[in-house]
Amino acid sequence: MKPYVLVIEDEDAIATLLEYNFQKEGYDVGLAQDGEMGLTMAAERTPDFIICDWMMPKLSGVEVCRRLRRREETRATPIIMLTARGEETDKITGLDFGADDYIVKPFSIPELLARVRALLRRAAPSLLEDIIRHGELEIDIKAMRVRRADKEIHLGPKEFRLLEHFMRSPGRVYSREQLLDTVWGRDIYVEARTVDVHIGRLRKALKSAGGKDPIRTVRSAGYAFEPSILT
Amino acid sequence: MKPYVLVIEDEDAIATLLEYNFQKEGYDVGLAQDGEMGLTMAAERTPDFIICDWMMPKLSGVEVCRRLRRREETRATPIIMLTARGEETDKITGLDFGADDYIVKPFSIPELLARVRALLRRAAPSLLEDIIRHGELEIDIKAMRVRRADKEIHLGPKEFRLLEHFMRSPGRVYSREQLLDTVWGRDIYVEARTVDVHIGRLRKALKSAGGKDPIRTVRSAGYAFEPSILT
DNA sequence: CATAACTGTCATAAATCTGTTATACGGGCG
DNA sequence: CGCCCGTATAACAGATTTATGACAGTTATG
Repeated sequence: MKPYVLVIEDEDAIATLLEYNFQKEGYDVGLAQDGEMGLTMAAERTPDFIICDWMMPKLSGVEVCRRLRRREETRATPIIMLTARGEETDKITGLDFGADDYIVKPFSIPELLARVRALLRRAAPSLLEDIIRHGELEIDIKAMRVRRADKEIHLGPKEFRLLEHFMRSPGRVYSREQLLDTVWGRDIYVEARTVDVHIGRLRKALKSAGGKDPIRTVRSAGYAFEPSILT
Repeated sequence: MKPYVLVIEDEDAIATLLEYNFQKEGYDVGLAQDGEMGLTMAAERTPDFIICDWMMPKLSGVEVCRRLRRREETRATPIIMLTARGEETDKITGLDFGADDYIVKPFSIPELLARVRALLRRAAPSLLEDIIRHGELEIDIKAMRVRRADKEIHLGPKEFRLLEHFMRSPGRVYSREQLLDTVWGRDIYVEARTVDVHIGRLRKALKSAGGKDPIRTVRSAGYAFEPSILT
C-alpha cells in the first residue's frame, strides 16, 4: 500500500525526473500530460497527493485545482504547484486557489520530497509510516518485524501478511475466502480450512509474548482483529 | 444482509471482474448472462441495484431496463448501464430509457464503485451503513458486534441476522414465514415455530445487558422491533 | 547438498449452534 | 370462570463449526 502520487506535467523531462525520484522514494506514480488527463486519472484512482504544473496547455494548473476541489474525493488531497521563476504572482504566493504549497522551478529534489512529506504528515500520516501500531502490538511492514510489548515475535511469511492485513483494517470480520483472496492471492487454490491453521499459528506466536489473544473468531463468518484487546 | 447486486453481462471476463470486485466490497453478487436471465433473477430476488450491459444478445440493455421499470419491485431500483466507447448515443447520455447512470468501457473499478455508492446513498442509504443504532442498542455489521449501553452482547449467527433484519426496518411487523425467508433463506424448510425459539434466544441475549425487551410479539401476526422502547 | 523453515491437509476432539418437541403460560371470549 | 388458541421456555439430540496436533511435501538457506 504505497502512497499514490499523481504528477500533472506537460514537460516530459520534468515528468520523468519526478517519476524516477518518487518511485525511488517508494511512491506509486501516475503521470498525466495535461490537466484534462489529470482530472480523469484522479477520478480513476484517488491520489494521496498531487503535483501539478502551473502553466499547461488546455487547462491551467489553477483550473485543475479548482475542479479537483469541487470533487468529494479530492477535496482534501494535498496539491503542490510547480511554477517557473518569474511566475510568482500574488495568487500563487497566497495559495488562494486551492493548492497547499508551491515550489519554483528549477527546484531541488530533496526539497520537493521534504515538502511532500510535510504535507503528507499533516494530511495522511499513516501513509508515511512503515509501522502500524495497535496498543502494545506493532508491525513494521518494510522491515517485516513484529513486536509485542517490545518483545520480538517471529512470524512466517503467511502469518505476517495475515497479521498485516488484519491490522490494516481492525475490527472488521473477514471470511476465510476473503482472507485467501487477499493474503494468499486470487486464483490460488487452497482449502478454506487452511486459514484456521494459520490463524492458530499466528495466535500461538502472538501469545508467546504474553497478553490476550487479539484475534476474534466469529462463528460461521470468519475472523477479526480486535485492537481494543491490546489497549 | 449485504446489498445484493445483479450483474447482467454476456462477456465472461467482465462479469467475473465485476463479481470479484463487488464481493470484495462486501456485496452479494448475482450473475446473469443475458437479459432474459437477468429479468428472471431479478424476479427471484429483488436486487438492491443492477449493473447491465448495453449491447447483449436477445434482449438489449434498453429493453431490460424498460421491463424492470414496469415491475413494481424494481421500479425504483438503481440501474447502471455499461456501454462500449462509441456507443454513447443521445439516448444513453440522456438516460431517458430508465437507467440512473451509465459508465463507458473500459472503466476503472474504483470509479464504478464510487458511482454505485452514490446511487445507493440516494436510493437505500441504510445499506451503506456499517453501524445501525437505535437508542442504546447498536449493531456493527462489518465487525459483527452488538452492543447495548456499551455492553458487548454475544449472539449466534442466526440471532445476529435476525436482529440485523429487525434493526434495518424498525417498527414493522414480520410474520414467521417472512422471517424464515429473509433470515434463514428461501428454499430452506424449517418449522415456523422455530422462529419463536430464536426470538426467545435473541430476547434473552438482549436482556442480559439490562433494559426492556425491544421485540414486540404481535399475536397471530408475528414480531416487530420497537426502537422507541430503547430511547 | 543437507538442514531448517514453512505450508497445506487431515483426523479428531471440543465448542457452539439449531431445530424440534413437550410443557407451561396467558389473554380473549363465550 | 374456564376453554381455546397462540406464545414462551426449557431440555435435548443432532448438526455445524472451530481448534489443534501430527505429518508429509515444498521451499529457502547456508
